[in-house]
Amino acid sequence: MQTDQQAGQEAPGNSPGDAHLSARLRAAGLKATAPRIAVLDLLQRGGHPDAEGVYAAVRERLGSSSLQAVYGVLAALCEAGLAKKIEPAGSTARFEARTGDNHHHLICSDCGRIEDVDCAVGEAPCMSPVTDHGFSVHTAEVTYWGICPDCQAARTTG
Amino acid sequence: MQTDQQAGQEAPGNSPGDAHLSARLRAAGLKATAPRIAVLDLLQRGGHPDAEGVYAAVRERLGSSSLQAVYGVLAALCEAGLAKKIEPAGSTARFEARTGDNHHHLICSDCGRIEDVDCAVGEAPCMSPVTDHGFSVHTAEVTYWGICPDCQAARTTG
DNA sequence: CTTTTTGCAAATGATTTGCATTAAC
DNA sequence: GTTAATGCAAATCATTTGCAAAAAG
Repeated sequence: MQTDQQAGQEAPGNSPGDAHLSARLRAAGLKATAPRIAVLDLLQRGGHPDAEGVYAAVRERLGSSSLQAVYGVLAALCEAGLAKKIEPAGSTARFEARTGDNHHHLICSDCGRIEDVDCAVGEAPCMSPVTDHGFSVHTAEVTYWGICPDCQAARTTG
Repeated sequence: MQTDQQAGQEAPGNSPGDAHLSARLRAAGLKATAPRIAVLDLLQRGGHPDAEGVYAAVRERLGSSSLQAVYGVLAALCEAGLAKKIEPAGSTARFEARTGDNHHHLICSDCGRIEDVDCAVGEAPCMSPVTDHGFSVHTAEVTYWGICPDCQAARTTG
């Protein structure tokens, strides 16, 4: 049997810096698998990729995977609270790693680009609706729609 | 040729009070057809039905129709500014007739029930994001998620 | 009479599900 | 060794598209 490198061994395709990610996964009650580490690492870098985009990145990093597996990984991460699903009207679901803080999104109506935006007011801004209709409100989600700089330029130019 | 009732004749299944709706449709540049009148009338009554719900109502009123036609009617009404499409995360698209006023929505996480909510602050509340990332923002959409009274009761009881 | 709409069938595309194989613990 | 996760194929579901027949203006 091979005894070298038995401690802290990482799944193939992943780097030693991923030990931290493995720990986070285990802490969340999830097994630290290569696809999960790859997805979590990608999301940690910021951005708001969709399943297809995550799949592309995972595939590039690990060599192989499947889109369905990526959906599974994303669902697991979301359920564990390590990722959050964003579902902008009229486009595919996007995913992000920033959870816990109640931040909002600025989305380009043209290209779908998403940027994070902190709450306008210090604390949750529109957190309490004028009328609550008897609902017990647990979340307030603000989505700003606009045209990103690139698309503005494209409009002027084109 | 039949000369009786030539003026203001309504499509079958619709009532005389629909003259107003026909006028609104024509004013918006749309032909006043029975399915459109039925859909517009339903939406005018308030509520936030999905395509399936609209289809059921149209079918009950006109006797026949098709779900695809309803999708077409809804698309036409939205494009003409007579209706608005709401796409809550994790559920099918809903439609409403209240357009123009920048109101928001309160959605039940359990049953999907939707209530209208006016802007928290007088004018558009969270209209200007803290950081606009160079975007030209044209819309701010606020969605409050909560549990409606009925579902709260169901939770306590169940 | 000309153009738009309807109604139907078939297509699309994102996401989910079922199951045997494989990897984590 | 057990249990959970992956990878693949097939299924699902809301929504869109293409086209001939029907209705509106």
